[in-house]
Amino acid sequence: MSETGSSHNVFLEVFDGAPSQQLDAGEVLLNAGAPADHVYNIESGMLMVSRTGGDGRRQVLSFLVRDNFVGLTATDHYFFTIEAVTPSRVASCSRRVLAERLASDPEAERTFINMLFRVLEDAYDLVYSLGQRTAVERLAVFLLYMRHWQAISAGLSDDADPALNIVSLPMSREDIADFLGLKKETVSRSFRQLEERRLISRQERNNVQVDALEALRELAGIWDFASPRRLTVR
Amino acid sequence: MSETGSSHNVFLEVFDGAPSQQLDAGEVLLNAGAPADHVYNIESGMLMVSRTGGDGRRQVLSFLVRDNFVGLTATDHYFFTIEAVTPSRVASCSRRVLAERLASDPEAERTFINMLFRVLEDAYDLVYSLGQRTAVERLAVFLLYMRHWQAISAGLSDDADPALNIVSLPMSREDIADFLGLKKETVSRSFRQLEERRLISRQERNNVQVDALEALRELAGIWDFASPRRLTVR
DNA sequence: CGTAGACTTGACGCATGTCAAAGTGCGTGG
DNA sequence: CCACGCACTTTGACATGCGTCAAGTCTACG
Repeated sequence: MSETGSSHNVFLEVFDGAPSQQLDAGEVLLNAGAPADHVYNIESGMLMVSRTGGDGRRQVLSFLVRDNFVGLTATDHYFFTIEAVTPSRVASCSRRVLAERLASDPEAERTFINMLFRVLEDAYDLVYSLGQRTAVERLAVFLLYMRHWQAISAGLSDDADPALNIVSLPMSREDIADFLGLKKETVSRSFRQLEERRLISRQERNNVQVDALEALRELAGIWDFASPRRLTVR
Repeated sequence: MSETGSSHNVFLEVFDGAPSQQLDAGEVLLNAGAPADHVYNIESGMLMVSRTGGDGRRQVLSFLVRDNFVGLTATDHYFFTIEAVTPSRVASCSRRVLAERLASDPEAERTFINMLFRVLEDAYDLVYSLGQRTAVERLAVFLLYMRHWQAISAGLSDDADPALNIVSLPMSREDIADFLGLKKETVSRSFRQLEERRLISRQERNNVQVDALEALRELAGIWDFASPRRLTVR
């Protein structure tokens, strides 16, 4: 339940030899309301899952990177939209094939259930942020969250490596805002506030350098992300 | 995926003959941080699941009634606290027993996975509310949500029955506030606003009558709750 | 260079939070 | 049975954080 190493993910074998497709930045993988017939595994890039209300308000539910599963639902139709943030590659697998695999392989099923729990814990983290934290705090949590993902992608332990302190943010300010329940202007101002407090410094638009990791964690109220968000087993 | 009738829930059979305990209103069933060794099924009453930050800010994650499962996590320790809102009765089952049951009964496992998906969808509903809706809208959604639960508890179809329009709210204003990401004063004012707009009227402290269901749905942006939150199969 | 889109900054307004006081219901003990 | 006290809720006056709207700046790309 806590390895971040190079172990193989049994249950992802459903994607072995599965067809994969390339997505351009901004390209939509699937739209809310479409029949939910496939699930996907991210091979590279970053995807964004979001939900838009009848009046156009949009809530981003998650940003996902390599080795994450997307398109999961028990409903007949997707209730979210998935689009690529950066150019991405995803492997697809029909729900039927996944269901058969889960039915026939108890270990795969256990891994699947564990993954669902992690997704659920992520959702509750977001609930806590949106319900209880201020704008700057939410941004601090978000930066740590992105940094954490980068660490896992790079196969590095979460801490200490200075290379991890350059956090890349490929999504737009508006995407961040819609994830954090804020407006893009507030996101901008919160970045500046973190900069003025000397917790971060900005280099390019889509890069932030973390200058004071401990202080950032203090502000966010987070010292470690409990579970690896990667789908590994054993 | 949409029956609300009296069908039997296969997977709850793990609780057949399981020991059950009575909880007083306000009594804590389990605390965040304790070893996560049991899961529970609610037989009667209402429980509240919450998460409290190091600085005391509390986010209520859900209110749950009869036939709901609580205490589920993949982590070794609970990361939430569960307490009784009203006097309640819960049946308990060790995680080991549940795991064995799931391992040996594919249908139970499928039902379990479906239930996890519903919990996840609920969490995302809450994310949308907290991130995108105003105070009054959140309260409107909350009232519809409570009404929906009552309907299911009573075995009635969601709509039309006038008895359903008396919505009972056994939790405190502060509990509602912590669920909706607001302060209790704001909850009070939002109730008054709904009353002034003639969408509801208040009788006792813990009861609200819905006078204009359609208008309330319009305000909330919700016309039906997609999935029954009850753990039924078939 | 020049234009377009994304981001930042500033001035201002409003929704929600904060703090304090008054109202309401309820249980306890006289 | 009444009176008191306590906890919860409501209401009011005021503060503030975030949203809105509108300039302004930056960068990429033609």
